[in-house]
Amino acid sequence: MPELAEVEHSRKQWDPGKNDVILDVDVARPEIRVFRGTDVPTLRDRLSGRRLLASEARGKQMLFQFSDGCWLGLHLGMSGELRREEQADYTPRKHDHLVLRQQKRALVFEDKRHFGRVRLHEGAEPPDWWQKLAPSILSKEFTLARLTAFVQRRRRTTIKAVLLMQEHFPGVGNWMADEILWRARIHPSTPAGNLDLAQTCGLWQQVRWVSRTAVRIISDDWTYPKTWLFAHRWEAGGQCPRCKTDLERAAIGGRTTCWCPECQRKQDAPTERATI
DNA sequence: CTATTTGTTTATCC
DNA sequence: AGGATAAACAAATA
Repeated sequence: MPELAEVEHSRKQWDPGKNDVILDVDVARPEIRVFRGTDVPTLRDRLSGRRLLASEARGKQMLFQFSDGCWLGLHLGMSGELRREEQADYTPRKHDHLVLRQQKRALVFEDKRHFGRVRLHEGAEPPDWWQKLAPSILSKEFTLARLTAFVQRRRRTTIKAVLLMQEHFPGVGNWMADEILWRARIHPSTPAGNLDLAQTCGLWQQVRWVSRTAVRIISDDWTYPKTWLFAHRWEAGGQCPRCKTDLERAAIGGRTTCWCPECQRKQDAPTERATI
């Protein structure tokens, strides 16, 4: 279930391993997709003997820093998660693809569907791909002006698909996009260029609100409140938590999308742009 | 057996 | 050239 808040939650699971040495690295199936582009023998060799120093999540990406200029990049894909097992002799399960063993625990990367990614970087600085990631939605750089410009550039694309673009909305995934649009009362199939100023401003506020609140909620609760669309989007006969209208579902932007037909009315295109 | 899945990359078309 | 869209990837679940 890894979107912004779930990724941050996964990252924290390895925190108790900070400052401890990696004694051994288990990879049961080096050939699987999660290791694409990474040489597994090298990965095992470099991580072994290193201490875990720090970690950070940016959107759906995570970066773990180890001693002596060694970095581990992780992406959870559709079904990945990080866990901590408190026995040093933990026996890995079927989809535990990477297990970092420390004296008192094992740090585990699990991914049932193999869409995640593991990568190694060596150097004094973080890897290039990390430095190029878009600014966080919760940072000062995530301004209404930048959002407006991005939305205008993607004006022919449905707003649902635009919200899934990691180059501007890092961490937003399928359920977050639906939650944001439901709160901003925008129909998911609206072409991005059709949003008026008030809607764009509302979108900007809700993107930030959902991101901030999801991270806070998941750090202690793990469940989202019944007042969220999230709690109803997969229920059979699910209803809008605001107005109790039956929710609708359809593929929009290539993904199953859930919305309230009452709160999120389909709107006509703006009457006209400038004459030719 | 078929359809579905909380993500990204690649190919293809426009 | 750049943007939009569909397919591909893999495995579990219903």
